[in-house]
Amino acid sequence: MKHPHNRSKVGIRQIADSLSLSICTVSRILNDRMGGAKYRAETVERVRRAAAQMGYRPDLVARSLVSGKTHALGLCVGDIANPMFAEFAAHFERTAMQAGYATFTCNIGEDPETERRYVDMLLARRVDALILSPASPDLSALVARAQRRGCRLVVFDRCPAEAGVPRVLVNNRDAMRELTTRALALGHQRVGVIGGNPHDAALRARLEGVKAALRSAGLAVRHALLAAEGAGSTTAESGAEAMRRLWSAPERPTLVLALANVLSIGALSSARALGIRIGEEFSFAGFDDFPGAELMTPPITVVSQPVRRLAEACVRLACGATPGPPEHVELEAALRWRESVRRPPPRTHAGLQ
Amino acid sequence: MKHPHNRSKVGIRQIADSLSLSICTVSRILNDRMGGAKYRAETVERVRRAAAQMGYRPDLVARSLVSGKTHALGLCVGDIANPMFAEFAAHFERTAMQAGYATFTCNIGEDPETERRYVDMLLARRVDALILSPASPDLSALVARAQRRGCRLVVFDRCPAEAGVPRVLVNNRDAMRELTTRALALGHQRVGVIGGNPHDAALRARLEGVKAALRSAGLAVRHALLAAEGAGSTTAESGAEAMRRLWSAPERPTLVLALANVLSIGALSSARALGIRIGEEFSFAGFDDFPGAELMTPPITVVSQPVRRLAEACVRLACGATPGPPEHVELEAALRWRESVRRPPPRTHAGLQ
DNA sequence: GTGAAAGCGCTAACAA
DNA sequence: TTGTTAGCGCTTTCAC
Repeated sequence: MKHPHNRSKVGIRQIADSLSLSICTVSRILNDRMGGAKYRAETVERVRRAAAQMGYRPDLVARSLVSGKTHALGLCVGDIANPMFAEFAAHFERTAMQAGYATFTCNIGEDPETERRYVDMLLARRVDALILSPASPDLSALVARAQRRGCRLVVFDRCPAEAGVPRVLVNNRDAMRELTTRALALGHQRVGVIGGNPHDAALRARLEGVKAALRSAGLAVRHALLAAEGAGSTTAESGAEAMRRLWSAPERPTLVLALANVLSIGALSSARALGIRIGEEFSFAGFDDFPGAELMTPPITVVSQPVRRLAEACVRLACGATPGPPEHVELEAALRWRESVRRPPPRTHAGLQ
Repeated sequence: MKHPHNRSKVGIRQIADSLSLSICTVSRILNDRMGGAKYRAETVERVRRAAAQMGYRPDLVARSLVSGKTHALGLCVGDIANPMFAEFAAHFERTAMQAGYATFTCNIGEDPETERRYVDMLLARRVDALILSPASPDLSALVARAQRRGCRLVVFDRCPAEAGVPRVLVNNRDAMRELTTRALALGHQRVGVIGGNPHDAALRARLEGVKAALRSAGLAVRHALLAAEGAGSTTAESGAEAMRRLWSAPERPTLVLALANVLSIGALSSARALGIRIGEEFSFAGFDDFPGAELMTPPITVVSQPVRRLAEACVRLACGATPGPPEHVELEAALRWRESVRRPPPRTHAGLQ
């Protein structure tokens, strides 16, 4: 009598009606989770068949309303167009999907106000967890709001240490220190650092690593370290500008370190524009790999984060069981030594300026 | 047993209670859309103040259930780790957010079955629209399902022409033809093409462009065109492999064209591994720009898509008003002529093999 | 001007 | 074994 391809939607109700059963029976059977009830195999079969035939799909919105869980995650990254974040997001999304979660991917930029708006939106949508690389240095307000809505929180990449919030990151300081130490061993005395947003905890840790290496090498930080502060924002333009400044300074660096990949890209494009030969006139290395780094002439030395494992850790902390206190994950970044760091050039044009 | 006052959640109900008003009054006032009702300015004020003070945020899940609209979009791209898609996704998400929509970003890969699962999930979540660069060559099943759920559909990038579905893409064929023509004018006679997934309509159109250019230049396609078919998938590995094959063939190409950026990256890394000098031993150009293309030695010539405008068009078609028949958008890709395409080398080692 | 009440599609506690 | 019923938090007729 009833035909499935009516224009009316097929819900649990339609199935129940067409079978003269109650919606509750249908719900329990289709969810395989009958609350202490055994249905006749025949009934089960009838329901299953009808559902399949009518092309029934549960309405996740309705389900969320009652269950209180959306099985959705809010991922907030600085900028998805950054290759590092893009790769992270890709792994994150796939892992989340495998665990049965959908992902809202959001681009925060570096503006705390934008971040606030996104977080509000995601909270209003009742995501089960919020995973973000925070733009604002102070998490407390964020934490409070998430907590109040019963939403889990995980921070990654740049993580102001905040009690109670699981962190996922790499050993920024140590990795950068290792890179610098190894470069310094080649004989560099003046190193230019290209930093970005000075409020970024990750960038700060990396800078600390550089300083530590300088000290270990017996160099005075205030003499050996040039232009530690960048133009203030972590963008390619800022990196380009910093590189230009470094090169027009009275004392040029023989080693330039960029603290993030977008800064590297900007710096390298400046270098090209200025006609400076990398590896010969100055050595260069950066934090975070990027596509094509290996294809440059010479290939660029970088510190590379285990992006995939970071992403997986985030998903796990966001969706997995939470036994004890908040768990922190710190993974090791790997040094990818390529050819852009060499001995400093002889100081033939020392007084050249 | 559910306790009504279980959680100290602030909902429309709590506000109403605390003010001894009805939830309906509160709802109407907070939504600024009172169905033909004028409330006392004082009441309005009281409600607004209470809402603000109690930190009320509407529950979007509940609202969606009744309104039937989620104000969420499902964006399915091949792979967000591809710089082109990453940039697209970034613009898309931002534009959507400005229009009041949240975005589920999904990585389909090139597997139709994965695509089906994602689409199902998004449909079950009742996204208002689905925007995808389809992996499956046949859209009809997809269209049918989306339609049945009252979900809008927009396809982009690789678009099998399907009646009734708005498309957003670039003039792949013409752009590739222009690039090839210009390169051919330099004197190339043997061009190697690195293709990817042969079912990808965009890649096919690009290949058509190459062929058209060859014909226009008076070259016989079957002699001048080498290895038109790639390894079958649009990946860097596949591009690398294709480059190796091209170079080990008896007749080497003097011009190599990659039909997608990941293929370019693969090809270039092969070239480097083989020690082939780009621009000197052979000319190279690719479709889709990528970060660092400009920084290579020499900088790589590419066809670049107006990614931002493509993304904006997708959002508009997905969320905007739909007056007449499905609208198609075709934008112009730009040729970024850099230095990797030059005159072919003199055939000194013509018989060298 | 304001409120009561009927759902949106689904789950689950409580009968029968 | 199966059904009844009460919500989830919000919007929206229609009545007062």
